[in-house]
Amino acid sequence: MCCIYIYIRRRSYKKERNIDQSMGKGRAACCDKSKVKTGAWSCEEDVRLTTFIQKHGHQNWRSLPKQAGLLRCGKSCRLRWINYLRPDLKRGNFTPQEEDTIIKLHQSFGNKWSKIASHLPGRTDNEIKNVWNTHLKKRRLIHSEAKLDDSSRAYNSPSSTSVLSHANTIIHEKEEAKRSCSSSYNASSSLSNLSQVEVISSPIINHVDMDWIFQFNEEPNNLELTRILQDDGIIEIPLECDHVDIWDMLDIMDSPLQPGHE
DNA sequence: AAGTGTTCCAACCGCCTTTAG
DNA sequence: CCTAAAGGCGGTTGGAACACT
Repeated sequence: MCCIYIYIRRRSYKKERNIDQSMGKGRAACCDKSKVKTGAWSCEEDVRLTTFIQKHGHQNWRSLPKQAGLLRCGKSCRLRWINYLRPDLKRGNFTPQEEDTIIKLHQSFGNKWSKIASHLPGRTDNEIKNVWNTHLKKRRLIHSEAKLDDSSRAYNSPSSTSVLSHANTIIHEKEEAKRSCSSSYNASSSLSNLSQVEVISSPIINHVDMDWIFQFNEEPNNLELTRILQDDGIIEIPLECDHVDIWDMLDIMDSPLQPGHE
């Protein structure tokens, strides 16, 4: 039997409960968005920021934009400096050695990008996060698949279908379904969060912070979904899309946990 | 050459942690 | 010790660049 475990992160409590942040509850915005510039930085802004920091340093990011004559939020200035303007930054593509280091560090730290970045001088957490999400994640998947193929051969498994190629098929099918309802699909729908659904190669649970766990079991001509209840509790699946999406699928295929499922 | 789809990354958002008063 | 402000971090996204038809 091939199993695909899908770990779904619950959205943050405040988002989930729609807690109002503007009425004195929660935090106020860091700055008045209507009075600051957003979007790409111009050369002139870069020069202003660099010159100011080289002269005066950056003791207080909040007051810095005003002092430097920039119409930017302090956070935005900090980010621009750290991720782009800092003189000690390395430019250019990641070397294979750097990529290997990232993969190794990710195994021990997980998505702690700043921790990983601290081991790679001249690289930023944002940069590492991007390179992970765009290249290394895929590469790791391919490696896992190759490993699984090897091990399935070694065990002389009756099923030659690898877990991951099956996972890829399902992901592909879901992408197709997503496209088919794309006319009404929007970026905030739950479907768009397919990227948040992480399919891992091993049934061993190594992501302790996952909230919900679903398991797809491959049966001949049938894809059965078993929901595993984590805390002996009832899970509410937020249905945010009226069309065929993963939540609908989960809802339709929902069944009590059946004993004996691997 | 034009239209469409995909990839990539800089920047933003919002939450959590740290720090100062 | 408490509170609010600031800093730091990780997830997400908009849009430019590139690839494909």
